[in-house]
Amino acid sequence: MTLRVYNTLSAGKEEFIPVEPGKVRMYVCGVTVYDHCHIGHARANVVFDVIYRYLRHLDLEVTYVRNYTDIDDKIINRAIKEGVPFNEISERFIAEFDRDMARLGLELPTHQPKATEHIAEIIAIVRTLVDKGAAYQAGGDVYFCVERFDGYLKLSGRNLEEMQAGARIEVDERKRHPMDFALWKEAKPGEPFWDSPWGKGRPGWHIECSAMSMKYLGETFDIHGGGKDLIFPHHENEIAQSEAATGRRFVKYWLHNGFVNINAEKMSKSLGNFFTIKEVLEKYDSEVLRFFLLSAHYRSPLDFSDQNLAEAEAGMERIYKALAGIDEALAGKPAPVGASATLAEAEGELREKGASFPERFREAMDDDFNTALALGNVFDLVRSVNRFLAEGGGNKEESRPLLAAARAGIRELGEVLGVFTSEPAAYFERIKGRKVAQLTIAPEEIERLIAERAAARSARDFRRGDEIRDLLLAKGIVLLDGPQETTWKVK
RNA sequence: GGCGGCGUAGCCAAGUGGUAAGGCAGAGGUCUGCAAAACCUUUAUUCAGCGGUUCAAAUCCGCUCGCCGCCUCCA
Repeated sequence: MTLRVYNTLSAGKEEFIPVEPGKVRMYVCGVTVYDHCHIGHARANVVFDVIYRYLRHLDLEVTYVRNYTDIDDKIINRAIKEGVPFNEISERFIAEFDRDMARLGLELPTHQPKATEHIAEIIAIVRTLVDKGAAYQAGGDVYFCVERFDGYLKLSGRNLEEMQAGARIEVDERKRHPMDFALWKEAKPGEPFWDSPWGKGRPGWHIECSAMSMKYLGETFDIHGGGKDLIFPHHENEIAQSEAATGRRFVKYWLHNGFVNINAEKMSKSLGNFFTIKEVLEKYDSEVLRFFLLSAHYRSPLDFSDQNLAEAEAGMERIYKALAGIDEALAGKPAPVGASATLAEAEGELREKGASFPERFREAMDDDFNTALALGNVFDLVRSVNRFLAEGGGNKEESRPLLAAARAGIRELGEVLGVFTSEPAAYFERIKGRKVAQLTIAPEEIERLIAERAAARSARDFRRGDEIRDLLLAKGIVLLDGPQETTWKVK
């Protein structure tokens, strides 16, 4: 099976064939650094991080570029509001972005260029477009002439007439065509600026991505990604200006991720219905958030809610418990035996599931990065593992390769998706620690009560024992009676 | 108004022609002094509705209803 990807340009899945065999060049639109990132940004970045990892997993040599838009109206507006230079705003939020992405466990892209560090390249492209007659100067601005580019709107599947009919903004009368867009914007008094052949100004929004992507990846590259909301106008305009400048195909595969919704509505700054990554990570583990974001196909909408995150956490717990069980069995820890079905049957099932798992993982990922299916397969394998362990299979020396194979399969998947990468014990500690912080009872008090209960139980005073358990349960503590000792967890 | 997408069990979700993965929640059982966890069984004759094509449709076509997105900055 070969990798197939959904290409927005053709509106269908296509076999992925890199421009240069064995190598992949991909560019993903980063963020405009004027505020904290929300879960929608988290999704886009996690999704492309997984795509990046999977392509490398396929032994492709990947060059991954993700930019920072560090000059634009919103940054300038915030700078004016705070009375600071614009770059103080952009630098602050670049640092915030980097921190968020690191916490989400993202790999670093090969290059992370900033628009302001590529002004010369931007000016060069704009000059080329003007020279070719695809752009024109109007005062201190330079506009791209959409009528001079035949393929305009080929990505979003619209046409110019319809767009004008639905236009909701006032048209600048200096534009030759209402849809013409700015490549270069004249600086207003007090705004940051760079010198250019057209006077002091700054780049328009779209041109920076053309300049940076082509600088690091060449005039034609494989993958260009971003959120669905970038299809029009951003990516459409990138295609127009890039292809008009080079005369070549700009991008082979356009990939777009779906939105994160709140109550079925798009999470966005303008609607104000967003949660920042920072806020969510205060309540949930970053691995849980990643798992949640990958639990639906990347092109589908994903509804963000407390219940959905809690379910993701419950699912993660199930998987980590199974991993812990495997590790204990492999370490030779004897497991209790107690079963209804036969061990041989469970062993056969585990052998089959474990053997087919890597292949099923590849098939899922090869089908347009179907992480939801891949994670479903993990649960399937986990059930076989649990069953096998529950039947006492972990006690058999000769059955260890089966468990090791399952462990290896999940580890392989985990490395690509960036989940299940912790030691199970470390994961449970993290989750517990986070919850303990919210308790109204001190851990020392819990331990004291557990000791009292142990004494009561050994005296067969179950009544007092149950009393203590109920008391702790009321405070959100669940007691787990093991063969040797009683441990606890937060409900 | 134009263009596009979605509607699968109580909830989340995979499945784009071959007879409904998986998770969460729920119910019953095994285990346990009682619990928890784990395991077993169980929960959609059916995929928004109505027609059509086909030996066969959740999957293709048409219509209807509902929801959402883009058309303005947006991941």
